[in-house]
Amino acid sequence: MKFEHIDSNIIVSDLTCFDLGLTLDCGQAFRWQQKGASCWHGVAHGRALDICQEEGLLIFKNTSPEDFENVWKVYFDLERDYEALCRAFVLQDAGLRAAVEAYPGIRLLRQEPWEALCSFIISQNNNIPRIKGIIERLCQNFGDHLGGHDYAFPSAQSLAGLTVQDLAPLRAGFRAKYIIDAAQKVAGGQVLLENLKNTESSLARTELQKIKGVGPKVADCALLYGLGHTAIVPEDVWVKRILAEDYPEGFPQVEEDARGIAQQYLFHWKRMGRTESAKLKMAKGKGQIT
DNA sequence: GTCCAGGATCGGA
DNA sequence: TCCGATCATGGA
Repeated sequence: MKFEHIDSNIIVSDLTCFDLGLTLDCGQAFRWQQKGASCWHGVAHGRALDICQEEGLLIFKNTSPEDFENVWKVYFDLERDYEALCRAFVLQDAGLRAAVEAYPGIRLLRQEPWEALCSFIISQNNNIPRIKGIIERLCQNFGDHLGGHDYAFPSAQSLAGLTVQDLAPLRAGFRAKYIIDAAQKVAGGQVLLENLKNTESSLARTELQKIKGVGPKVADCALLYGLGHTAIVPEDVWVKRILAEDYPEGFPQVEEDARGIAQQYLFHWKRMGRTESAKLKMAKGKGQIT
């Protein structure tokens, strides 16, 4: 990976196997908005970012070399060799081959532990557009204002003193009490998120499940997306469908630490397949397609 | 109006 | 231990 600093932009070249839009909109992160054909705007680690992908270049706008090095290079997982990873996926399994060929360039974002945990608590029995709305209202109501329309994700400390009534504007439903319990246990030190990065996965999962509203699936999402446990495959409704319909013998054999990344490819592939066939069905029902 | 959503909890068998 | 009802809200 090569990058250079021009004006206030960081331009990354020589980057293969990276699709910005797929990575930001494949159901792993909920705070990125598309701006135009190839640009996105979002907030992570308390920093707003505009980022574009054009002609093989990745352009980080209005950021500093320090933030690029310390924050964004890690967040976008730029130093992992996805080319080798995807090459292996394609050789190892027919389903993964189809997924990688249909949607190449998905990367696993390395999100902040608390944001990932909180986001996937909100995700339970919920749909992605509505998850995004609740998280946006959470940030607008309780996150630090960063200027413009941007708000940081609120810290566990800042939420720990709130009540279910305080969270009413989020319209999060039964999940509000879970958000508060998570904030209290994280802020109070009963669950030490940072330590769980280096804790064996099943032990870390048990720790996370001390929080009300955190079961195996939400715990696994926190591990995979926020705590760097890339071997974890969270079993949501889509992964259950994948296993039932495509892998009755079990999840495909890939390198241990790549299982969670393989999951992200299969998840998106399955979800898009179902969405497309549903759209087609709708169109046929309305007589738009014969 | 109905079904369902990147599930977890609770009570009863 | 297992199973079904229930949870709040709104997208499709």
